[in-house]
Amino acid sequence: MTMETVESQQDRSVTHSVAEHSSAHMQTGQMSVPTLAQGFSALTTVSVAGSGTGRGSPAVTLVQLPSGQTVQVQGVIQTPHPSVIQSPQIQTVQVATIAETDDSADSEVIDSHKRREILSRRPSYRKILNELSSDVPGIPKIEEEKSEEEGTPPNIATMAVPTSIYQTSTGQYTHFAIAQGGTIQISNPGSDGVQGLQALTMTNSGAPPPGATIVQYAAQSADGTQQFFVPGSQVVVQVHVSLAAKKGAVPLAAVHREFLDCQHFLISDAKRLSFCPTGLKNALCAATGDMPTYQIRAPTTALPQGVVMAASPGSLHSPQQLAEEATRKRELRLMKNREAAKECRRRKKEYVKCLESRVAVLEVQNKKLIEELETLKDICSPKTD
DNA sequence: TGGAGTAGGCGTCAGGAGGT
DNA sequence: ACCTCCTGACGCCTACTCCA
Repeated sequence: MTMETVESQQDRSVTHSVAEHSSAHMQTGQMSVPTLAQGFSALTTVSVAGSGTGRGSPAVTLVQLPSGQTVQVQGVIQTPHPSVIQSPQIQTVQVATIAETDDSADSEVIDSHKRREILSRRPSYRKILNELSSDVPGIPKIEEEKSEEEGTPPNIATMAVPTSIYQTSTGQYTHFAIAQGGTIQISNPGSDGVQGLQALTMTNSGAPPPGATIVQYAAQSADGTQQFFVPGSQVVVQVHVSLAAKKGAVPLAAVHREFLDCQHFLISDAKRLSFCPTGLKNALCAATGDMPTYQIRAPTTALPQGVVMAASPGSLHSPQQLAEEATRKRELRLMKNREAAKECRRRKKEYVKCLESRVAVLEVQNKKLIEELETLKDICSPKTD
């Protein structure tokens, strides 16, 4: 018995779609995604008319055989499986990819800029995958970012871990953890974990005056209380520092500088951290819980203990201050973008994995359908012996 | 063993999408 | 209009493999 090709609108669309989608992600030349095209390559013509309209068509399909007979086919797939490519946004990409993968001269015409424009309109991987997930129960959703409110425990006692790692201006990495009772532990992991450990006991100073920008440190092992004014802050923070002065410990002044810088970061990124006016603890908890790695830079100007930084964004006058603020903003943006890029790559990998598993499933279904068709043809074709 | 090729990850930039 | 997020593109780096 000779093999015949099935030309099904549905199947062809699936075949193309998967292939195109694969090629769309093959642009980096790193992924090898099999296509369904292979599954149909050895077949010839049988008209198949879905009794529905393609998408969401019923499982029963009318198959017209070359002999003119029409048979009803009960598909193996009982429920319509949405293709990964059904999203209209993705189809936009597919069109572009068709032109790109075709050998026609048109593919040469599409310049990189245009292609980039088209590709850049793709929705986020999270969106695509979540659309998939809502249709196909087997596909796990990419977790949405926790809302800051959710991720912020109301009580400091619950936020002993995890530890955040900050990079100091000298390249050292510093663990920054909030322990029970509001103790902030700063330690240098480069050492044995004991050296350099410092504890900062933080207390909430209550309702701050509107627009207040005071960060106060009380160093138990140092003389007196230090006050720092942090630009843009909306909270008043009192931090009591009990320095576990051990060999190799970070100098207290350095801790102050870095911690102050951390505060500034938290404050300047208030939206992400949901920095609440009276809840620095919560904000810090959000920071230590959500944010993996951040770079802390020592202030460009020396910050002697006890000095008062009375600066706010609105009162930056000197070009140097403006430049520093611009530099700080830029570094913050780069830092965020760095994290975003990491996250994006992670999602992309997850998305590609999802596509690959989808292809595997579709290949199995394709195989079953072909077998089913063969069986039906055997049944319908007149016996020649 | 050293150079070439390849794969994968990272940081950055640019620009679109979407929210305010 | 402005801001933030997301992601493609690009360049760079590192690890690994292959081959002369």
